[in-house]
Amino acid sequence: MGRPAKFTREQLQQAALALVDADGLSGLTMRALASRLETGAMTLYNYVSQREELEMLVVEAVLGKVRWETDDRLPWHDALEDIAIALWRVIRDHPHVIPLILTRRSRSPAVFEVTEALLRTLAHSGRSGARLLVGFRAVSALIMGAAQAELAGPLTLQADESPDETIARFQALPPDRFPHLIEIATAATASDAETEFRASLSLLIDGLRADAAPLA
Amino acid sequence: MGRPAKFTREQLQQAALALVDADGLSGLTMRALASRLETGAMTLYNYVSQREELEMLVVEAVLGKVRWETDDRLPWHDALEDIAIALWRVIRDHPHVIPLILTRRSRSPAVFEVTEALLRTLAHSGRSGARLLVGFRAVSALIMGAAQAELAGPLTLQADESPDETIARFQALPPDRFPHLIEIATAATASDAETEFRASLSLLIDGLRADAAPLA
DNA sequence: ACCTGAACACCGTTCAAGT
DNA sequence: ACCTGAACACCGTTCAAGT
Repeated sequence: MGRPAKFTREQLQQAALALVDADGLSGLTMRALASRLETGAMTLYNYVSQREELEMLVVEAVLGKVRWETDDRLPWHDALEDIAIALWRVIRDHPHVIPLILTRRSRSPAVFEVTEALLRTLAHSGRSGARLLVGFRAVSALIMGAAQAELAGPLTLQADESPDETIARFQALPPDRFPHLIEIATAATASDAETEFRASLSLLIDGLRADAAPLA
Repeated sequence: MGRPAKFTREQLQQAALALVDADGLSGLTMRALASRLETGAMTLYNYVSQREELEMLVVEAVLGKVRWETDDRLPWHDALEDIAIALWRVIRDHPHVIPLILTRRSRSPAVFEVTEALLRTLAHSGRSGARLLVGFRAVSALIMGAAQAELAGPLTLQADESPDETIARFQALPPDRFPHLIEIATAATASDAETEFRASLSLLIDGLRADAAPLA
């Protein structure tokens, strides 16, 4: 038998998330994580086979934080809204991780469990099979797409820019060619991301309700 | 006056997109692009200031391919559907670029124009201001989220995996804990991405129609 | 079994020198 | 103005040797 392990995978996971939250995604290097754990870079390869595996761990650490109610007395659409907003909030709490959440596949039990909870709730609308699949596609696309907009949408303010500068940038566009773009850029300054997400989600849920089986 | 430029920004843009389409995202390095253009790596810095600018060019090259009808006799919801599907198809035609589309901001005139077209169509539903903003948020999130699912969703098949293996992987899950996950994984094999996207989009559009002003 | 330093094969980018 | 090689400061990862 060998010597006892110096770390656990969970320790790497937590340290990696802390590193990304603090220093951004570019701060997550094998060497930086190793030095945070006060060891050599090569030691990490006893726990993960590649840097990409580290990135999966970070994604799973974030998505694993989602908590939701499981109150079956709630109407399905209210329960669905709760899970979707819980997911969105957790993602938004870790803005530096968003690129990884969007691009890395995650397959941890925790992620499967939120997914199943969301599906279960959606199934209470009377959906199954292909219709359940489509409902799931729509809801999860809306959540992920909202996270994407947070990161790199047209209305997102740049790193080097104040909100006033963002709106000024849009108002500098030719108003005859981009009237609606200017209009929503203005509207965006009087709004906030969660309000907008909730309202978008409501639109989709209205569509889901209209198409639900009679039992809903 | 100096010597004439050896390339144009457009040439870099096209070469970069071709490189990514052919070799994947990891194939896009300053050195690889330079060698494709038969020049030294440093020459590229006469056209872009950073590698990231190259990535923006690639995103804009893809999104600039979107073409849409501008037939004002179409009902707004049909026109909206056309633009959304055109966008989705263009993104899907360049799967290797999806991570960049999700994570890089694009501000080219071409991207502004699709956005304005989408907004204009949505405005025909009677929306303006904050309601127009929310409608836009919802539609673009759905498109971007669908692209994300294509890249790294739970049902996406891995690089090293056949469709049969994907479904087998889900069917190996404990059926008492993940019944709905298993159900949609099965449904997904009998479906295809465009059908699912169109159906998700219809759900959202139904929600938008229900909430539209009377003039729609 | 797990740990780890040295070394290798890459990167993006700065610098300085060219025309 | 634009071009470009050399060099620098990073990376992730292989290898080989340790306990």
